[in-house]
Amino acid sequence: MSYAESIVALADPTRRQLFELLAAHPGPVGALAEHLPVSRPAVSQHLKVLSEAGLVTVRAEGTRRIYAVRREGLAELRAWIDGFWDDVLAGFEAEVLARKGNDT
Amino acid sequence: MSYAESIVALADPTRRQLFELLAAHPGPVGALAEHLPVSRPAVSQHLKVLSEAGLVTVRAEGTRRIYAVRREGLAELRAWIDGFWDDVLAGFEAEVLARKGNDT
DNA sequence: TCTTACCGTAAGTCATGTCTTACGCTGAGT
DNA sequence: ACTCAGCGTAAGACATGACTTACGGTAAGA
Repeated sequence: MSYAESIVALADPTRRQLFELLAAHPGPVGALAEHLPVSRPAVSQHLKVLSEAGLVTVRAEGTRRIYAVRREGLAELRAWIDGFWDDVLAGFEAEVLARKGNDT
Repeated sequence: MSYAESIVALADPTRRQLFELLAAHPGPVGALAEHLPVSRPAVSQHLKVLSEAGLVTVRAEGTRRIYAVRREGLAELRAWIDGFWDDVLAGFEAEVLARKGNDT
């Protein structure tokens, strides 16, 4: 739901791999687990984290749960980084101006 | 040095706070520690992680070590996320086309 | 209804990461 | 030379997180 949860979620390698799989195409838990080096329950747990971070969505299809990436979640993370980027540039500019003023 | 280290580095709240401080203006370790809820050695350790991730740079000034953000590091992280974003859009497009073809 | 596929959760283990205190090194000033 | 400020690192405590196996619950098919 927030950029903080998103970045924590994507910090884990397995979860990143899982997210990449979902970026390619949505799918049920079992199919996803086949392409990952961990057990199916582990995948479920990772999906829970990704879901709570707002990075994926679920859709029930019979007894299957089809997971897919939630683009708004990734957009939020992008926006946060871009804001950070702006801060860095502003800080850099301030440093330059200060140096010019003091004439170090 | 890689996006993976960067995202892991910024996943920690204290380290994010530290990085935000540096985004505002560079400074020595002690000064940074005063604005953080942890001890000075802890700040040193966090700075090491940020440094190894390529997110900050160091400059010696007497016995002081002036840390500053490394813009290329943040740019790398941005690039990774943007690439991810493109993948997601491509995946979405593929899904749409597949749905159109199969006419689900 | 009975079975089976599919999945989430609980419980417990084990590794990893974050913090603290203690210590040692280096450069500046007296 | 001596002292002190400023850091980095080592060592150890502690919490957190990622994984496994075991279990229970739900929907589809025979």
